[in-house]
Amino acid sequence: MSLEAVAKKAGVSTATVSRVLNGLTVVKGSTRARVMKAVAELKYHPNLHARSLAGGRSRTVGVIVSNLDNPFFLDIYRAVESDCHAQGYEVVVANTAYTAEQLASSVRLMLGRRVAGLAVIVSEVDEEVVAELSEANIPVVFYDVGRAGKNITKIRVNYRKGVERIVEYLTSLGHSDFAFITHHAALGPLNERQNALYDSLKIASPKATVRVVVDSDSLDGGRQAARELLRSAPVPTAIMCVNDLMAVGVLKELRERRIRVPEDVSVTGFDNIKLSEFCHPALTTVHIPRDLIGHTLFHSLTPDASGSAAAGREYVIDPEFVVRDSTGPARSSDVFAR
Amino acid sequence: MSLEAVAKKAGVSTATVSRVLNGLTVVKGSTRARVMKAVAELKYHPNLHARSLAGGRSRTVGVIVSNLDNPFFLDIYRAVESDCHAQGYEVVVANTAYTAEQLASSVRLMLGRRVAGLAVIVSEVDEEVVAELSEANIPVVFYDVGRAGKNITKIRVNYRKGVERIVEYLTSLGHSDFAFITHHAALGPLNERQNALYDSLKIASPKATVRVVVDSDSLDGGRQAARELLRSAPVPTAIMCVNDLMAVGVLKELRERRIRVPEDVSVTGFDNIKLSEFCHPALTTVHIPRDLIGHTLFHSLTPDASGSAAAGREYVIDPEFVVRDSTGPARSSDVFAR
DNA sequence: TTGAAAGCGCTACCAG
DNA sequence: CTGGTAGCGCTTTCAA
Repeated sequence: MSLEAVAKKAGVSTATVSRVLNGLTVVKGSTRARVMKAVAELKYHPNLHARSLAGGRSRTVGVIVSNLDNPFFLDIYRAVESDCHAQGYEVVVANTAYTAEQLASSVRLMLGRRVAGLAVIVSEVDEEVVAELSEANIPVVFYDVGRAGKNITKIRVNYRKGVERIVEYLTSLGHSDFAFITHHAALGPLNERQNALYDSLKIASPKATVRVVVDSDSLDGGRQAARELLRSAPVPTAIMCVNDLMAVGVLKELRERRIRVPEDVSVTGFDNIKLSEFCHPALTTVHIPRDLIGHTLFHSLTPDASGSAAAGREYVIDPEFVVRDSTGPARSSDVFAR
Repeated sequence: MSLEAVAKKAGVSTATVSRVLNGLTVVKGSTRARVMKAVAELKYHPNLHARSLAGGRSRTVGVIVSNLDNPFFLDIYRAVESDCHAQGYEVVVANTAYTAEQLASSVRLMLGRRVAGLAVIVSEVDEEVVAELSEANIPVVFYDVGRAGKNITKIRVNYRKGVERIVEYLTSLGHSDFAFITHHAALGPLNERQNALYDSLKIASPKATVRVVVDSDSLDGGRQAARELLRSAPVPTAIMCVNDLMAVGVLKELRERRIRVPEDVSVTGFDNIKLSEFCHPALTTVHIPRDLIGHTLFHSLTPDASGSAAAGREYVIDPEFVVRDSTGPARSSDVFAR
């Protein structure tokens, strides 16, 4: 099961087997055939570790995300994967569950694997990690955190714009009593949405109120948050969620309580994951183009035709407002008053 | 960035650095400290490839699944991952998208990575792959396919039992006009559920009819299948879906057509993914314990305390029927007759 | 077109 | 407790 075994069986040197395996065209046809035959008969699988050790490179791209359970991250991963496979790269993912410790250990693992490039799609980045990665000798791309640098590309979404659109829409429908359901409020990128909410509200509807509830990034988390929110009056007329996943959880709780959406309360999500179309009512949300993000990641991480990875840039991606069935005019009299 | 650099900086040999890095307790405290310091200052990351090459092993477990988009697979992956991390193993996943080619190439990749063990959770296994893996020198576990062998563990779910419970329940509610919505009908494991359906129906309600519709394993697929089903009369009184994901898609299409569930038609899923509780109406389904499966996978793949991997067994896992809100008595008169 | 041989960075064994 | 060193399996010059 080693190169040498194949070489012996084919009656050639290991160098030649290596050439055949790597598609170097210099090998004579007949030799190549003999080698291939030996490889097949031995069911030989090159040891990838030896390969990347000897070669010094790795055709593997690393992707670190905060929460694979959230389809948002999974979609990005899949987009990257699809590009990678098309170009003969492998992908390896790691999940941080929003913890800085896991992030640190994942980064070390990826660096240890000598990945060709590393995408960091998390909300919990701290300065140390950023610094460490800046000195790493590979292209790195941060999503939503860190800053562009020599080997660092930064991709960010203009959340502010998305939030503004939601706020405009909701206030135009007469809403002024809001709730914001989120997770990990302390983390920077998430905080940005919340601040954007305050800011746009200040302009669109200065006297509006907003209660914030925090829970985990999951269906259950959304539901729990809604439960918490509903524990005390007054029930807001609009519930904005930091993402679709939590919004679907919110929808569930409201339905159980026979609170109608959007008649009694409007609900919005963020991301536009597939599920947002399939839940009931379909979610008004903001589309974040995961495909585009994935492709951009891939291009920033791998050398293009001209031979150089296009790292060091900053990309800003504009989200798109999507109106569906979970939003409507604010209820006029407070039927939930106690 | 190599062991040697650290050794030099710390004024010791590479062997000692290696010892420190691997936690061998034989190293003197002061020496250890010096080494650690050098490691930190150099921001040294051991090259994992060199490590597994030299060590001959890899503390990495491979997991191959058919469709990560289906939370069912993701749940299993997460269970394995959690066990692995707890025991200091890494996990690397691969997705086959239900294609035999991708499966073959994923298997090769995993073998090339010299994984310590390989879990194959797919529906599209063919004999070649099974044979190849039987000769591999690592513990392998198949879910739902293949058969137990010297290094092969097999885990299967007693689908038949699950299907029987659904059929019993539905026929007891007066249903006799069924539809079965599935994906990849040609693949063995999926076929098993379908056959189980026919068999149990033959006993429970011999004159029952069942129309089969096939589409992709996704929310969209479920919806398309429902659309196809509804294209021609009569509308069945019960729609059984091969899994929850497709069932949620079906629910969406029915709702759009104002067909009430369960008043007009009953719908069942399979798997009991989280989403089945959060959709509306909550799905009657069959619980498949992904956690248990994940743990079993892990134990079959890794040497236990006694030092040997418990491969070669066959585990049969019993599913559990879960009644929720998507099923009810068959409608008496056919309100959908045309 | 092919072979020989020098590493890639690390582990593990044998001395000391 | 520590150092020296022989590989692990492969890629990649350099010669032939």
